[in-house]
Amino acid sequence: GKQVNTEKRIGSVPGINVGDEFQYKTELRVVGLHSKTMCGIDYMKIGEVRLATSIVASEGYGYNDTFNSGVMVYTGEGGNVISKEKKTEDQKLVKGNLALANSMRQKKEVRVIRGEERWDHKGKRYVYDGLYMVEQYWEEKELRGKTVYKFKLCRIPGQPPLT
Amino acid sequence: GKQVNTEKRIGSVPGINVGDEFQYKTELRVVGLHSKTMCGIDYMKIGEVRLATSIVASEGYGYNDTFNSGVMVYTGEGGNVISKEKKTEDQKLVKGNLALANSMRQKKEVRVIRGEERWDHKGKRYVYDGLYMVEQYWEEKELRGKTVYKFKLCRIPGQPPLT
DNA sequence: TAGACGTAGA
DNA sequence: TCTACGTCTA
Repeated sequence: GKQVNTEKRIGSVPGINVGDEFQYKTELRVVGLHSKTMCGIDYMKIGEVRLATSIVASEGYGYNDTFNSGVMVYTGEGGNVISKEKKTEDQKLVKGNLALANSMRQKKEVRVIRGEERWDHKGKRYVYDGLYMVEQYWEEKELRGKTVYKFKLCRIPGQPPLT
Repeated sequence: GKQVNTEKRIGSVPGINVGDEFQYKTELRVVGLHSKTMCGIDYMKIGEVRLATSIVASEGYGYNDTFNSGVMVYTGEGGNVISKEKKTEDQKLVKGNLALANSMRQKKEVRVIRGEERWDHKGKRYVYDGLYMVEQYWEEKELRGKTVYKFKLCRIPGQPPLT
């Protein structure tokens, strides 16, 4: 469709460095970091298996993701977790959640982008945080007993530190 | 907030020419053509009166706008006209609708951007169509008897033709 | 056709 | 907090 510079891929994107900053989710798509405009988990199909390519962890949506010295715990998608109007449901191990699980099993790296709220609370800035490995995932009961998936990702050593 | 190149203004935007094309609604904001990411009518407050700065007429939302040789009829905003979930209501002469009415009274020009669906139906392209004058507006009863505002805008002569 | 970690402004 | 002519993928 649109003029996208790069093909969807797993791993680093040529020309994109750790710490690179973007203003809009759509910019992430144009440069090849993350092709989903509203979803947090992007993935591709290789053969018959879906593998994650990138995740965007955005502040301000109540996902309760955690970040500590290269270790992040990322909440899965689905179940209307952040919807204000729809009923919360169990998350399922499909689509992006399944892709992250597959990336763990096949030991494939995942690009991580952090969407930080601006100081003036006007919009976000998206920063490329580098490559992570999915080390573990599990189910949690939250939000009135509904199932939520959690994914533990660890930053691959040897990458430039974030300033 | 974000790095926007230009101040909000009425009339032409320096450096932007008729026929210039953009890929995303957010690009319109960055170059100073239209600052609303989802709304069709943008406006500014001069003293105590709101005046329209620009409108975006996008295909594919069922607004039934018309375009004929420099004359367009643009549908007002509000009333959940294009919502799939919410009930239709009467549109009111407030916000963008009021701004367009004020622009008519004060004979202020309005920038027009056309959002055209792409050939492959993947996204839109936004084309700057030039300056128009609001010549007339009226109410119509549509959608189960609900009030909708219609604005007749005429393209100011002497501008480059659209190719 | 609907879902999804979107954006800005009132 | 809510509305609003968003935007992509499945």
